[in-house]
Amino acid sequence: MMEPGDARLPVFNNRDPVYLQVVRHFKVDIATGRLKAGQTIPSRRELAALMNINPNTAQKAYKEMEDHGLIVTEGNSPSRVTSDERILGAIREELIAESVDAFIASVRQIGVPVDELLDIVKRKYETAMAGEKEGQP
Amino acid sequence: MMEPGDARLPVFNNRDPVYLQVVRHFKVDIATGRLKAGQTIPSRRELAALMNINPNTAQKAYKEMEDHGLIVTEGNSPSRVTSDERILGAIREELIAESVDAFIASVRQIGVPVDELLDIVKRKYETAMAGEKEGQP
Amino acid sequence: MMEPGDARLPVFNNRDPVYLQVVRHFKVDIATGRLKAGQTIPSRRELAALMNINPNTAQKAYKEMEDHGLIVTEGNSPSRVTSDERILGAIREELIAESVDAFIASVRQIGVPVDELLDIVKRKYETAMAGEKEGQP
Amino acid sequence: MMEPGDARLPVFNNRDPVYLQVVRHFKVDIATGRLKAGQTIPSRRELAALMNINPNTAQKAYKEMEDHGLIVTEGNSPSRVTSDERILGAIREELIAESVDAFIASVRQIGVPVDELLDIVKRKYETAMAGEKEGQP
DNA sequence: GTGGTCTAGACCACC
DNA sequence: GTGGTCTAGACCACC
Repeated sequence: MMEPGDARLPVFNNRDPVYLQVVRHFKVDIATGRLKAGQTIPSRRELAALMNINPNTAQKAYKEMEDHGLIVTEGNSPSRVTSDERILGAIREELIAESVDAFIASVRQIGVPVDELLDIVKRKYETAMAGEKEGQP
Repeated sequence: MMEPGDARLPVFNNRDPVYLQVVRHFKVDIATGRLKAGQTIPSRRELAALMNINPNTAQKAYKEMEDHGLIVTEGNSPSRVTSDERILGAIREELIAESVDAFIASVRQIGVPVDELLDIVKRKYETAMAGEKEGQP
Repeated sequence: MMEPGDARLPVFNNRDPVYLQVVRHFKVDIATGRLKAGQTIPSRRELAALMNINPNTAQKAYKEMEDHGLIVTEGNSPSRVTSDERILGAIREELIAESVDAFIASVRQIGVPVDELLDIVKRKYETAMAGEKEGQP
Repeated sequence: MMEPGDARLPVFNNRDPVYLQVVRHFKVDIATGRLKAGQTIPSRRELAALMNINPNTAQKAYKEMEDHGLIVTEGNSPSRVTSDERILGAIREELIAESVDAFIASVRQIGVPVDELLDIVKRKYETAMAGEKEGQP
């Protein structure tokens, strides 16, 4: 059963631990502005239900985000996205850097000339983002 | 113990099956011209020793490559890279496409503008390839 | 202990690898209509138990069938016979051609006249197929 | 190194023991008239050299043929093809029957209608025998 | 030495 | 339960 809101949820892959994929999910939401400074986020239990993961995994993800200053939790009130703009501002670049680094690690051995590589990325990326706006993201 | 010459050996990652990483290793060697049409490749046992994997895993990788026409094996003589230029020519583009597709899948959700993305890739890629020429890539 | 229903199980011969004999077994079942497009087939473990072979050998046979598009496997659901009618339609002719080619390879050196050969095949085949309908084929 | 006379030698397959393949080789020569009643055949050593097999294997093959009355050896004179016409006459049919039986065993499970099967055999056989007369047998 | 098959058994992720 | 990978180790034929 897919809930309406599930559409945006990350499709879990096999490599990274689930709790880190959850963290990444929040980072993406912050980087794209879907989640803003100070905004409340679901409780551990709610998130576990929403994402169909174990509450312990949700807890672990929130712990990770708290340790890195991404979210703050005061007493019994719901956790909130930090208001520290330095942290928030860094997330987007951090996400991009991660992806780019992994990408480069995988192509560097092939020795593709920069221009050719950029051409291919450009073409494929524009195709992908064009499709984004329509039906299947 | 890693010998000096081992630098080119694949550093196994955790995601893909080892036998497919071995296949990719050969594809990269072909794409870069280190392995040429008709050239012999190590025996299953040799490769297993070289890469420190089980002979069966080496066999599985070779079987995969044979099924895909990448290598040919006649009787008991050592396997060779195919001489089919159509197949060989496609490998490089296939490798690049794979990496680019994975990259785009990971960044598309962030919604980075094309130009910004290309700038970042360009800068990081050139840095990486510059470092390539010196000691440890 | 052979159960009654086991009659259809392949009697392994010594020449072909077991995993290919398993593949042939499935091809025959498809060619004769006992297995139809989209139908599920036993799990690797079940087949291994049924045919008294190692699960790895069953896996190897299924991999072979998957690589050749005979069966499809999605996630963890049981594998199914492909629904690609082009592939299915070719199996019967492929099986027949294989047998006929091997036959001809073995008789060609004897130099039997065509008519004589056809007579013998006809007589023996009809006898065999007649016996088929009764108890032990 | 291929000797001139090797061209007609059987290409060994993997299934049957070599000595039985040697026996079959002689049977084919008798069935086709290349070897006639009473004709002398090579010594064990000669045959071993000719066929590039172990002398013991040649000896085993001759023993087999002697046991079945195909050849006769008296004292130190070279072995000869038997002159027993009953035996000689049966060889051809025996060879054909073997091949046909194996063929039928492999196609019977597919349930091909007789006429279709005969058509295919006829067509392929005639093609094969036509090719026989030219270059590659 | 070469390629290749097979078994036994451990493991993994996903359900 | 499902599919899938990997290792260790025995074997086989051909050379």
